[in-house]
Amino acid sequence: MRILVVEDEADLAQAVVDHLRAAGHAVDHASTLDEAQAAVRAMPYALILLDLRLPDGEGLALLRGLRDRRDATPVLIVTARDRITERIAGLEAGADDYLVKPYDLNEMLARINAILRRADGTRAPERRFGGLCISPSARTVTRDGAPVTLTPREWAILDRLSHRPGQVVGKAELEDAVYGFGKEVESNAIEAHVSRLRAKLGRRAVETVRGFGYRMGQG
Amino acid sequence: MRILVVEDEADLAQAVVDHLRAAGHAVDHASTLDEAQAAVRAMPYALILLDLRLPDGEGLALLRGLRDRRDATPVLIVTARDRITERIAGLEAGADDYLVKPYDLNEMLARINAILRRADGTRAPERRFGGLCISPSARTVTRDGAPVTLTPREWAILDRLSHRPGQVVGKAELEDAVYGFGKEVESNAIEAHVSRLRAKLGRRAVETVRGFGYRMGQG
DNA sequence: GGGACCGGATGCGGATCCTGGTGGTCGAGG
DNA sequence: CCTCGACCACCAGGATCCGCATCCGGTCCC
Repeated sequence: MRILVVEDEADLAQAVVDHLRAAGHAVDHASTLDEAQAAVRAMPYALILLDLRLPDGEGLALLRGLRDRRDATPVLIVTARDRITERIAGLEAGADDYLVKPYDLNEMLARINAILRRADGTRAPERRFGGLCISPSARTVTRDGAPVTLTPREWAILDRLSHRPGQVVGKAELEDAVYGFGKEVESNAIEAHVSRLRAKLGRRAVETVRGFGYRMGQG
Repeated sequence: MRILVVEDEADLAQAVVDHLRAAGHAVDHASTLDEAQAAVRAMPYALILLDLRLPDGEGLALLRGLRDRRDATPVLIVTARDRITERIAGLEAGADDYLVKPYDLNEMLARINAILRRADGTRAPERRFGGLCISPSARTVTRDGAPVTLTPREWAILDRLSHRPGQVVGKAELEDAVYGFGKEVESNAIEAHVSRLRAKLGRRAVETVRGFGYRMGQG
């Protein structure tokens, strides 16, 4: 598993990298935000360990950039002990977990392994629904062979719906998928996106379950 | 959703309980390991918030007991910041997530909601009654293999009835299940919905117990 | 500055729900 | 066995709620 460690303190970074390598991972190291941005563009990582305080900017920018591109690479953020709001912001921006400095290397490894296991289980090669073909890894959708371009939000919703074929997905759960945890949105944003999705994928691609949510595929 | 909060610090426990109740959950509180053990034996919980340091023992014992009994109730453990090995042990013992003291109540709520939604989809034993098959996770019902579509109220009633096969469920209890608690409806709304249910599921799906309520399955 | 995207607002159409009424069923007591 | 009262099933109409499509202003990135 290839892991990117974004950390500016040299000593800590070295220790982390060594520890991860000892555990059998392929590890790259970036000590600035710029380096990290370049690295994630150059190569897909199985996981990113991200310190939020960097000499040339906020680590959150990297995370947001990923998620805006619907890149679901697992991210484990690292914050200082007293930065609670930063931590929450990180989780809301799509981080998978966080570590509080200073952290124990074994705990770090345990958390990383847990996240990798989780991600591995959910990694499905390709999902088909009638004429639709959804490939999560490539983040592409084709309809009867023709490619369909989706916006980030649209993709997030489709991804969540297609993840459990035949099962009804509540609107609250979809909001979690599109926005961060805990965000309360009082609007019909989800409905609007579903409407747009249907316009692109065909009216019958997504089934409405009145009073509950939505569903893909015959249950 | 019924939640058990296991926490011995009175002030913190009160704050947590209040916050969860404000979010619409039914909350029980245990301040010792003994109380907690008794509670989980007495009643099924949707989630347990478990402080690992308790006056009369380790919270981990409770978690291990659950998992030994193949009880998959989601558990969110709470540890002190410096108790790293304890945290790891908790995750390995089958905890679903952890919080580090002191934690932000909104973060707690966000994580709890995420876990509950995740568990709701996966922990889904389907229930069978003759030709009927009810699967709560997919929110679907099939009758002799054919899918049946239910409205929200109908589903709420069927869900409640099928929870306790063979037992009579009072009409007042059904009203609580369909509407919020305390809402009094002076009508035969429940009877009307049961009537519709019977039309969809077969006349004998729901049995009337005159003067008390309704029952599913063999009494 | 332009375009894409997002999310809030609005009005419509339809599914769903409550309610009242009517007729049927049950059970106890005479 | 019959009567009576209580309870229940089912139907139909109007009121309500929900989801859909669409428009529009704001924002971010190019």
